[in-house]
Amino acid sequence: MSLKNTKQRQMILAVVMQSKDHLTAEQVYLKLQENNETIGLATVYRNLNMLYQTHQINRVLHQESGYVYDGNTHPHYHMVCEACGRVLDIELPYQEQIDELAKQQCEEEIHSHSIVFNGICKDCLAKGKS
Amino acid sequence: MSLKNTKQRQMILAVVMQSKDHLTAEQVYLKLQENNETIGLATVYRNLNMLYQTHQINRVLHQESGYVYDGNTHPHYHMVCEACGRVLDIELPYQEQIDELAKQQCEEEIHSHSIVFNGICKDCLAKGKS
DNA sequence: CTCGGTGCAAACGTTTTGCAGAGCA
DNA sequence: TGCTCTGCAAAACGTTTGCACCGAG
Repeated sequence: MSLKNTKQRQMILAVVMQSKDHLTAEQVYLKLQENNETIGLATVYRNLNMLYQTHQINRVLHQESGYVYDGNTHPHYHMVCEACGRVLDIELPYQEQIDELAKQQCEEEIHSHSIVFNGICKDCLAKGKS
Repeated sequence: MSLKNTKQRQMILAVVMQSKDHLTAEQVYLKLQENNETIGLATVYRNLNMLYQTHQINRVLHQESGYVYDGNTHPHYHMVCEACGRVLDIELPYQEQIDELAKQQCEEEIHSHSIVFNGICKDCLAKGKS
């Protein structure tokens, strides 16, 4: 089950790593087409799944767009802009005390948490969409 | 645009409010069928959307099942069981200081946040699935 | 040469929509 | 009576899968 280092996989990983935004599978596919790469949409999905499962990229479930992918793999939180729908990274250290609080109040076993902030992003603020 | 108080809407709201679990639209539809109600699946979707938008019910996006609906509308957090996939309520007070932390570190406007915990629920712990 | 990867198209599950008829206000 | 809501079926959407061929190791 040794993984092969195909050109397509390299290109897909490169697109996710280089983008400052969080991209959907479709957006990754379109960026590859812009670069004159002919990669099937199914291949994009298969590789994004694989890269996620091997922890090479990060993934966030987004209310409107389905999954969005993130080249930033170190622990951090996310924010969704209520005006444009964009997903941004929030570079806050992992808040362990939240897991402690949850453990104290429930009978379940808590392993981790994720936080999604809602608000208005810098760009939309500048456009006066608040 | 005044809303009408139909029998179907009452039944759908009642099912969500009475359930201790978080139900998908499909599950709400099936519960209604068990009660010998003949309500179309599209009607269930339309009403769940409407009840959510008017803040009469709560909604969580779930990795495996799509949207799940929650009769508990007061602010609280959720946990997803890594073994059975179930969504549970975590009755922790709203952690305002997390919004403050985020505001200090980014240039965006933060309105609120939601937290999803990952772990193993009581029932699965009892079954030794940890 | 072998076995994983690719591209395409078809299938999938969930959610939305178009439309004619039903029923609340 | 108005206009919203309903039920059905069809469409839409993002994602996955089957299959034959391709190509990296």
